[in-house]
Amino acid sequence: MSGAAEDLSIGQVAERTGLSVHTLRFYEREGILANAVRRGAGGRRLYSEDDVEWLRLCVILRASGMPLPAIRAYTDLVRQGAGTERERLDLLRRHREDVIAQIDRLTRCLDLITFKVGVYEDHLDRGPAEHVCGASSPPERTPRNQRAASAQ
Amino acid sequence: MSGAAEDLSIGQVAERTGLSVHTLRFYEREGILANAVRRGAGGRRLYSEDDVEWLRLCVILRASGMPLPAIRAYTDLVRQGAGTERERLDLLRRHREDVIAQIDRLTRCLDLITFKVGVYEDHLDRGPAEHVCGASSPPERTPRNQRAASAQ
DNA sequence: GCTTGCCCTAGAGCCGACTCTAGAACCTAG
DNA sequence: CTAGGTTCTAGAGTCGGCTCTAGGGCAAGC
Repeated sequence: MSGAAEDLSIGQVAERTGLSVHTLRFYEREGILANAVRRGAGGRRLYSEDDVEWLRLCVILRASGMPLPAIRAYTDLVRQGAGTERERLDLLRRHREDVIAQIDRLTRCLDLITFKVGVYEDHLDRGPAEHVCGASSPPERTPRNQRAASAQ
Repeated sequence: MSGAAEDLSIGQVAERTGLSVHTLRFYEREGILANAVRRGAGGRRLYSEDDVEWLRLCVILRASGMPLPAIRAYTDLVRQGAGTERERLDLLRRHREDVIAQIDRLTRCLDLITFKVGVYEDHLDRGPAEHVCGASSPPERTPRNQRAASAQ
Protein backbone atom coordinates (compact mmCIF):
# COMPACT_ATOMS: atom_id res chain seq x y z
CA MET A 1 0.00 0.00 0.00
CA SER A 2 1.05 3.52 -0.78
CA GLY A 3 4.51 2.34 -1.87
CA ALA A 4 4.62 4.33 -5.08
CA ALA A 5 8.05 4.90 -6.58
CA GLU A 6 7.58 8.67 -6.56
CA ASP A 7 10.73 10.45 -5.54
CA LEU A 8 10.29 13.69 -3.71
CA SER A 9 12.60 16.68 -3.53
CA ILE A 10 13.53 18.28 -0.26
CA GLY A 11 11.16 21.15 -1.05
CA GLN A 12 8.24 18.80 -1.55
CA VAL A 13 9.02 17.02 1.68
CA ALA A 14 9.21 20.35 3.45
CA GLU A 15 5.74 21.16 2.14
CA ARG A 16 4.19 17.94 3.28
CA THR A 17 5.82 17.68 6.67
CA GLY A 18 5.66 21.32 7.65
CA LEU A 19 9.39 21.32 8.34
CA SER A 20 11.68 23.80 6.59
CA VAL A 21 14.30 22.57 4.13
CA HIS A 22 16.89 23.83 6.59
CA THR A 23 15.40 21.70 9.31
CA LEU A 24 15.25 18.66 7.04
CA ARG A 25 18.96 18.92 6.34
CA PHE A 26 19.60 19.58 9.99
CA TYR A 27 17.64 16.49 11.06
CA GLU A 28 19.57 14.42 8.58
CA ARG A 29 22.88 15.61 10.04
CA GLU A 30 21.47 14.78 13.45
CA GLY A 31 20.88 11.22 12.34
CA ILE A 32 17.13 11.47 12.41
CA LEU A 33 16.23 9.64 9.23
CA ALA A 34 15.32 5.98 9.35
CA ASN A 35 16.87 5.26 5.97
CA ALA A 36 19.73 7.13 4.37
CA VAL A 37 18.50 9.60 1.77
CA ARG A 38 19.34 8.66 -1.76
CA ARG A 39 20.82 11.28 -4.02
CA GLY A 40 19.81 12.20 -7.53
CA ALA A 41 21.32 14.35 -10.24
CA GLY A 42 23.76 16.89 -8.85
CA GLY A 43 23.72 15.31 -5.41
CA ARG A 44 20.14 16.32 -4.72
CA ARG A 45 18.28 14.47 -2.01
CA LEU A 46 15.56 12.07 -3.04
CA TYR A 47 12.93 11.20 -0.48
CA SER A 48 10.25 8.52 -0.60
CA GLU A 49 6.73 8.57 0.79
CA ASP A 50 8.04 6.37 3.59
CA ASP A 51 10.51 9.06 4.52
CA VAL A 52 7.65 11.52 4.68
CA GLU A 53 5.72 9.16 6.96
CA TRP A 54 8.75 8.77 9.16
CA LEU A 55 9.25 12.51 9.35
CA ARG A 56 5.62 13.03 10.25
CA LEU A 57 6.16 10.69 13.16
CA CYS A 58 9.21 12.70 14.15
CA VAL A 59 7.17 15.88 13.99
CA ILE A 60 4.68 14.36 16.39
CA LEU A 61 7.38 13.22 18.75
CA ARG A 62 8.95 16.68 18.70
CA ALA A 63 5.61 18.40 19.14
CA SER A 64 5.06 16.28 22.21
CA GLY A 65 8.40 17.33 23.63
CA MET A 66 10.70 14.45 22.80
CA PRO A 67 14.24 15.85 22.59
CA LEU A 68 16.27 15.25 19.45
CA PRO A 69 18.70 12.85 21.17
CA ALA A 70 15.80 10.59 22.13
CA ILE A 71 14.45 10.68 18.60
CA ARG A 72 17.90 9.81 17.38
CA ALA A 73 18.01 6.85 19.78
CA TYR A 74 14.68 5.64 18.43
CA THR A 75 15.89 6.13 14.87
CA ASP A 76 18.99 4.10 15.63
CA LEU A 77 16.87 1.23 16.90
CA VAL A 78 14.74 1.32 13.79
CA ARG A 79 17.85 1.32 11.64
CA GLN A 80 19.18 -1.70 13.46
CA GLY A 81 16.09 -3.49 12.25
CA ALA A 82 14.33 -6.55 13.66
CA GLY A 83 15.16 -7.47 17.24
CA THR A 84 14.96 -3.98 18.69
CA GLU A 85 11.18 -3.85 18.93
CA ARG A 86 11.14 -4.32 22.67
CA GLU A 87 13.44 -1.35 23.18
CA ARG A 88 11.46 0.78 20.78
CA LEU A 89 8.30 -0.07 22.65
CA ASP A 90 9.93 0.82 25.96
CA LEU A 91 11.11 4.10 24.58
CA LEU A 92 7.67 4.95 23.25
CA ARG A 93 6.03 3.95 26.49
CA ARG A 94 8.36 6.17 28.44
CA HIS A 95 7.57 9.03 26.14
CA ARG A 96 3.89 8.30 26.49
CA GLU A 97 4.16 8.61 30.26
CA ASP A 98 6.02 11.82 29.77
CA VAL A 99 3.30 13.26 27.57
CA ILE A 100 0.67 12.27 30.10
CA ALA A 101 2.68 14.02 32.78
CA GLN A 102 2.92 17.13 30.64
CA ILE A 103 -0.83 17.16 30.11
CA ASP A 104 -1.36 16.77 33.84
CA ARG A 105 0.93 19.62 34.63
CA LEU A 106 -0.70 21.85 32.06
CA THR A 107 -4.12 20.92 33.30
CA ARG A 108 -3.18 21.90 36.83
CA CYS A 109 -1.79 25.19 35.55
CA LEU A 110 -4.95 25.73 33.56
CA ASP A 111 -7.05 25.38 36.70
CA LEU A 112 -5.07 28.05 38.46
CA ILE A 113 -5.14 30.35 35.48
CA THR A 114 -8.86 29.85 35.07
CA PHE A 115 -9.28 30.66 38.73
CA LYS A 116 -7.28 33.82 38.31
CA VAL A 117 -9.32 34.80 35.27
CA GLY A 118 -12.41 34.28 37.39
CA VAL A 119 -11.05 36.57 40.06
CA TYR A 120 -10.48 39.34 37.54
CA GLU A 121 -13.90 38.87 36.02
CA ASP A 122 -15.40 39.25 39.48
CA HIS A 123 -13.24 42.21 40.19
CA LEU A 124 -14.26 43.91 36.97
CA ASP A 125 -17.99 43.38 37.06
CA ARG A 126 -18.52 43.93 40.75
CA GLY A 127 -16.20 46.87 41.19
CA PRO A 128 -12.75 46.78 42.72
CA ALA A 129 -12.19 44.93 45.99
CA GLU A 130 -9.13 44.85 48.13
CA HIS A 131 -5.72 44.16 46.76
CA VAL A 132 -5.15 41.24 44.70
CA CYS A 133 -1.96 39.29 44.52
CA GLY A 134 -0.07 36.04 43.90
CA ALA A 135 -1.19 32.59 42.90
CA SER A 136 -3.18 31.91 46.04
CA SER A 137 -4.56 28.43 45.69
CA PRO A 138 -8.16 28.23 44.50
CA PRO A 139 -9.50 27.97 48.04
CA GLU A 140 -12.73 26.16 47.32
CA ARG A 141 -13.39 26.37 43.62
CA THR A 142 -15.74 29.35 43.77
CA PRO A 143 -14.16 32.29 42.00
CA ARG A 144 -17.39 34.27 41.76
CA ASN A 145 -18.29 34.00 45.38
CA GLN A 146 -15.50 35.00 47.58
CA ARG A 147 -13.48 37.96 48.14
CA ALA A 148 -10.15 36.99 49.62
CA ALA A 149 -8.52 36.27 46.35
CA SER A 150 -5.66 37.86 44.61
CA ALA A 151 -6.10 40.00 41.53
CA GLN A 152 -2.59 41.05 40.70
CA MET B 1 -4.20 37.20 55.92
CA SER B 2 -0.78 35.69 55.86
CA GLY B 3 0.80 39.14 55.67
CA ALA B 4 3.41 38.53 58.36
CA ALA B 5 6.32 40.95 58.42
CA GLU B 6 8.80 38.12 57.98
CA ASP B 7 11.58 39.05 55.63
CA LEU B 8 13.00 36.27 53.57
CA SER B 9 16.46 35.89 52.10
CA ILE B 10 17.00 34.97 48.48
CA GLY B 11 17.95 31.46 49.56
CA GLN B 12 14.72 31.01 51.46
CA VAL B 13 12.72 32.27 48.51
CA ALA B 14 14.60 29.87 46.26
CA GLU B 15 13.61 27.02 48.53
CA ARG B 16 9.96 27.90 48.60
CA THR B 17 9.51 28.72 44.96
CA GLY B 18 11.69 26.01 43.48
CA LEU B 19 13.64 28.60 41.54
CA SER B 20 17.40 28.88 41.92
CA VAL B 21 18.96 31.99 43.46
CA HIS B 22 20.49 32.64 40.06
CA THR B 23 17.10 32.55 38.46
CA LEU B 24 15.64 34.85 41.09
CA ARG B 25 18.27 37.48 40.38
CA PHE B 26 17.80 36.91 36.68
CA TYR B 27 14.04 37.39 36.92
CA GLU B 28 14.60 40.57 38.85
CA ARG B 29 16.87 41.95 36.14
CA GLU B 30 14.21 40.94 33.62
CA GLY B 31 11.68 43.07 35.45
CA ILE B 32 9.62 40.19 36.68
CA LEU B 33 8.92 41.27 40.21
CA ALA B 34 5.70 43.05 41.04
CA ASN B 35 7.32 45.18 43.73
CA ALA B 36 10.94 46.24 43.89
CA VAL B 37 12.91 44.11 46.33
CA ARG B 38 14.01 45.87 49.44
CA ARG B 39 17.59 45.54 50.55
CA GLY B 40 18.91 44.73 54.00
CA ALA B 41 22.35 44.76 55.58
CA GLY B 42 25.12 44.64 53.04
CA GLY B 43 22.74 45.16 50.15
CA ARG B 44 21.08 41.77 50.56
CA ARG B 45 17.68 41.24 49.05
CA LEU B 46 14.68 41.05 51.34
CA TYR B 47 11.59 39.34 50.07
CA SER B 48 8.12 39.23 51.57
CA GLU B 49 5.57 36.43 51.54
CA ASP B 50 3.75 38.41 48.87
CA ASP B 51 6.83 38.26 46.67
CA VAL B 52 6.83 34.50 47.13
CA GLU B 53 3.18 34.34 46.12
CA TRP B 54 3.90 36.43 43.08
CA LEU B 55 6.83 34.26 42.11
CA ARG B 56 4.71 31.16 42.49
CA LEU B 57 2.31 32.64 40.01
CA CYS B 58 5.21 33.34 37.67
CA VAL B 59 6.35 29.75 38.02
CA ILE B 60 2.91 28.59 36.97
CA LEU B 61 2.83 30.93 34.03
CA ARG B 62 6.29 29.75 32.94
CA ALA B 63 5.39 26.11 33.44
CA SER B 64 2.43 26.64 31.17
CA GLY B 65 4.64 28.12 28.49
CA MET B 66 4.23 31.84 28.90
CA PRO B 67 7.42 33.49 27.63
CA LEU B 68 9.30 35.89 29.88
CA PRO B 69 8.39 38.97 27.82
CA ALA B 70 4.70 38.23 28.35
CA ILE B 71 5.24 37.77 32.06
CA ARG B 72 7.09 41.06 32.08
CA ALA B 73 4.16 42.72 30.34
CA TYR B 74 1.81 41.35 32.96
CA THR B 75 4.16 42.46 35.71
CA ASP B 76 4.25 45.95 34.25
CA LEU B 77 0.47 46.14 34.30
CA VAL B 78 0.41 45.05 37.92
CA ARG B 79 3.01 47.64 38.78
CA GLN B 80 0.95 50.35 37.13
CA GLY B 81 -1.75 49.50 39.65
CA ALA B 82 -5.49 50.06 39.46
CA GLY B 83 -6.94 50.71 36.02
CA THR B 84 -5.08 48.01 34.17
CA GLU B 85 -7.30 45.14 35.29
CA ARG B 86 -9.01 44.84 31.93
CA GLU B 87 -5.68 44.41 30.19
CA ARG B 88 -4.48 41.91 32.74
CA LEU B 89 -7.63 39.91 32.27
CA ASP B 90 -7.19 39.95 28.51
CA LEU B 91 -3.63 38.82 28.83
CA LEU B 92 -4.58 35.98 31.13
CA ARG B 93 -7.45 34.95 28.91
CA ARG B 94 -5.15 34.81 25.91
CA HIS B 95 -2.73 32.69 27.84
CA ARG B 96 -5.57 30.49 28.97
CA GLU B 97 -6.54 29.85 25.35
CA ASP B 98 -2.95 29.10 24.61
CA VAL B 99 -2.73 26.53 27.36
CA ILE B 100 -5.92 24.88 26.16
CA ALA B 101 -4.43 24.72 22.68
CA GLN B 102 -1.27 23.13 24.06
CA ILE B 103 -3.29 20.52 25.90
CA ASP B 104 -5.25 19.80 22.72
CA ARG B 105 -2.12 19.36 20.70
CA LEU B 106 -0.55 17.12 23.28
CA THR B 107 -3.71 15.07 23.53
CA ARG B 108 -3.70 14.51 19.80
CA CYS B 109 -0.04 13.50 19.93
CA LEU B 110 -0.82 11.19 22.80
CA ASP B 111 -3.46 9.41 20.74
CA LEU B 112 -0.99 8.73 17.97
CA ILE B 113 1.72 7.61 20.37
CA THR B 114 -0.71 5.34 22.15
CA PHE B 115 -1.70 3.89 18.83
CA LYS B 116 1.92 3.28 17.96
CA VAL B 117 2.53 1.66 21.33
CA GLY B 118 -0.43 -0.58 20.58
CA VAL B 119 1.06 -1.57 17.27
CA TYR B 120 4.30 -2.59 18.93
CA GLU B 121 2.48 -4.51 21.63
CA ASP B 122 0.62 -6.42 18.93
CA HIS B 123 3.78 -6.96 17.03
CA LEU B 124 5.56 -8.31 20.08
CA ASP B 125 2.92 -10.64 21.44
CA ARG B 126 1.69 -12.03 18.17
CA GLY B 127 5.01 -12.41 16.43
CA PRO B 128 6.46 -10.10 13.77
CA ALA B 129 4.29 -8.99 10.88
CA GLU B 130 5.31 -7.08 7.80
CA HIS B 131 7.30 -3.92 7.92
CA VAL B 132 6.30 -1.22 10.13
CA CYS B 133 6.83 2.42 9.46
CA GLY B 134 5.80 6.08 9.88
CA ALA B 135 3.01 7.75 11.75
CA SER B 136 0.17 6.27 9.68
CA SER B 137 -3.02 7.69 11.06
CA PRO B 138 -4.91 5.43 13.46
CA PRO B 139 -7.14 4.03 10.72
CA GLU B 140 -10.11 3.04 12.84
CA ARG B 141 -9.04 3.06 16.41
CA THR B 142 -8.31 -0.68 16.72
CA PRO B 143 -4.61 -1.23 17.27
CA ARG B 144 -5.00 -4.82 18.40
CA ASN B 145 -7.00 -5.94 15.42
CA GLN B 146 -5.41 -4.95 12.24
CA ARG B 147 -2.23 -5.60 10.59
CA ALA B 148 -1.49 -2.86 8.12
CA ALA B 149 0.09 -0.59 10.65
CA SER B 150 3.55 0.71 10.95
CA ALA B 151 5.94 -0.51 13.60
CA GLN B 152 9.08 1.42 12.90
C1' DG C 1 23.03 33.19 -23.07
C1' DC C 2 20.92 34.75 -19.12
C1' DT C 3 17.70 34.94 -15.41
C1' DT C 4 15.00 32.29 -12.07
C1' DG C 5 14.44 28.86 -9.01
C1' DC C 6 15.61 24.94 -6.53
C1' DC C 7 19.26 22.56 -4.70
C1' DC C 8 24.10 21.68 -2.48
C1' DT C 9 27.84 22.14 1.69
C1' DA C 10 30.08 23.88 5.74
C1' DG C 11 29.74 26.57 9.09
C1' DA C 12 28.10 30.70 11.64
C1' DG C 13 24.37 32.99 14.07
C1' DC C 14 20.31 33.41 16.89
C1' DC C 15 16.94 33.03 20.58
C1' DG C 16 15.08 31.86 24.96
C1' DA C 17 15.96 30.76 29.37
C1' DC C 18 18.77 29.94 32.26
C1' DT C 19 23.39 28.89 34.70
C1' DC C 20 27.72 29.82 36.14
C1' DT C 21 32.19 32.46 37.24
C1' DA C 22 35.13 35.70 39.50
C1' DG C 23 36.07 38.47 43.00
C1' DA C 24 34.51 40.56 47.07
C1' DA C 25 31.56 41.55 51.44
C1' DC C 26 29.40 40.06 55.43
C1' DC C 27 27.83 37.06 59.37
C1' DT C 28 28.10 33.17 62.61
C1' DA C 29 30.19 29.44 65.02
C1' DG C 30 34.23 27.35 66.86
C1' DC D 1 40.87 35.09 64.55
C1' DT D 2 39.52 32.18 61.06
C1' DA D 3 36.77 29.09 58.31
C1' DG D 4 32.38 28.26 56.18
C1' DG D 5 28.26 29.69 54.40
C1' DT D 6 25.38 33.07 52.17
C1' DT D 7 25.05 36.92 49.56
C1' DC D 8 26.45 40.64 46.16
C1' DT D 9 27.57 42.45 40.98
C1' DA D 10 28.66 42.28 36.17
C1' DG D 11 29.20 39.69 32.72
C1' DA D 12 30.30 35.32 30.25
C1' DG D 13 28.89 30.65 29.02
C1' DT D 14 25.64 26.85 27.92
C1' DC D 15 22.11 24.28 25.72
C1' DG D 16 18.50 22.97 22.59
C1' DG D 17 16.71 23.68 18.40
C1' DC D 18 16.65 25.61 14.83
C1' DT D 19 17.77 29.35 11.00
C1' DC D 20 20.54 31.61 7.98
C1' DT D 21 24.71 32.91 5.04
C1' DA D 22 28.12 32.46 1.60
C1' DG D 23 29.44 30.61 -2.35
C1' DG D 24 28.42 27.57 -5.84
C1' DG D 25 25.89 23.96 -9.27
C1' DC D 26 22.43 22.72 -12.49
C1' DA D 27 18.11 22.86 -15.42
C1' DA D 28 14.22 25.13 -17.70
C1' DG D 29 12.21 28.89 -19.96
C1' DC D 30 12.37 33.53 -22.34
